[in-house]
Amino acid sequence: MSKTATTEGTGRRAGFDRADMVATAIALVEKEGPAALTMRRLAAELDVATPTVYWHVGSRDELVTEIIRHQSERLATRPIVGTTPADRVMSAARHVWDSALDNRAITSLAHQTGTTALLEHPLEEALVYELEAAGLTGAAAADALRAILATIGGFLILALRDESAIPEDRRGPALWAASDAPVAPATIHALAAPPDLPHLFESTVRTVVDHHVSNRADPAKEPQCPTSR
Amino acid sequence: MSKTATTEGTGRRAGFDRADMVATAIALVEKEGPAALTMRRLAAELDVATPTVYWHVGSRDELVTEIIRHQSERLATRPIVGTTPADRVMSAARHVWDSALDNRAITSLAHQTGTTALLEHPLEEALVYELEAAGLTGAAAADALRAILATIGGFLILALRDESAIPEDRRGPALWAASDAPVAPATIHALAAPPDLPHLFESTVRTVVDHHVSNRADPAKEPQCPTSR
DNA sequence: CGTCTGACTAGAACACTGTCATAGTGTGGC
DNA sequence: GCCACACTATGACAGTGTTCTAGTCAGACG
Repeated sequence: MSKTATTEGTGRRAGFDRADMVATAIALVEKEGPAALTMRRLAAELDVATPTVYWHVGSRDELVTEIIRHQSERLATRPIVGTTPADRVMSAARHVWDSALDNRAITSLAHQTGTTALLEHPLEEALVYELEAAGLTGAAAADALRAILATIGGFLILALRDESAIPEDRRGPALWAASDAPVAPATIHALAAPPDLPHLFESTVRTVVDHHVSNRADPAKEPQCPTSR
Repeated sequence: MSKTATTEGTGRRAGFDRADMVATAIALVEKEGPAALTMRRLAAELDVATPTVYWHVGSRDELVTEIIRHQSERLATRPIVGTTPADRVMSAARHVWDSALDNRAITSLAHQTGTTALLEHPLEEALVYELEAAGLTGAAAADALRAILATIGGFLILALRDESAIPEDRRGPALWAASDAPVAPATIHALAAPPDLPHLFESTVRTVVDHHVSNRADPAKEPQCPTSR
């Protein structure tokens, strides 16, 4: 650690700056999980006393916000593929899912602190861009975006949950194995096994996407699945 | 407060049991939110010292589990309405949503401690029962249940989030208002307004339900929304 | 009646957490 | 040489979950 002081301009003392705090915090979270992000722990990682971190960064909340903001810029660009509008929307949706799984720790941190919207905003911009390219604007685009994001979020809380932190008898499969509900044995058996989340994500989000954007490439289209109202 | 001890007047032996701890804890959480559930706070509520709570209840984790288990039994029975299988599945899904909104505090507590599956299990049983009545068994029923639950969960994290705890500039609407993405003004405007979650929940979950269970009440009805694959 | 056992309770403490007030240090500019 | 400012350390406060120790009580047994 201990980057040598730059002493450029007003860089007086053997100097860390705000960016160093954020970078070290990100590394710490990625290496040991969100729970390891403690002000004292971060200070120790930088070989510095606790108030130094506060001097640079203000508070834990500000630090987390900065981490998320910084990470948000990192995951900006992933190429969107597909020829039909629905395929391209689906591709953008998959980016949200993939980048959350690629950065589990930081995504969990954002979730705990209620900054998910901040973290995923660039990916959401790409998503809403594709939605507009698919012909949706205004409230229709907003509704589609939110429905898709909510669905992704639902799968993410399942995928990001640390199952090992939950006692075995409190987990879903065990509950179904012990359940005496009037349910077919084959169903119980299927419920007692861990789910295939990626596959389920794909088909469910696809369904929601298709519900909002008609998936034909040329404009000679009629509504094939009327919305309920 | 302070249920009079079995032997009154002495003041040494308070005469509480495990059930009293759980009941008081539930009342506390419902009145002041999950964050108020502190071992010391609960002890104070019972007019007792902290270790007494531990003697009865083991640990905070055990206490929470007991709370969830107790609450789980409470919300067991809500009548399922509807004539078509899809309507009945939808009704069961709405019960999960409604009961979570009716008990925001405890649902949040369950979410934070990873015991959501435990809390909602009876409602999930009703849901899977209706799925089987709609003709799904085994892996098909399990997939449908999980897809529906994930979707509900996604909307719940939006509906249960305490927006007031998040600084205004970190919230979704503000981000869109300040965004310079290549997006139509009408869309930006729609995104800057708070969403109508109940309506969005209804239409999205309905879509997922329809994707899994064919919604024909009698066989003389053609599929009106073919699934994409 | 006395004594003993087991159910229960209180006080104080440990190791943490985020946060801050105080009291310094070193370094560049004058 | 000296000053002001940027930065850092020490130590503390209030809060958390948890546990050790030392009891006090109610009732069973002799």
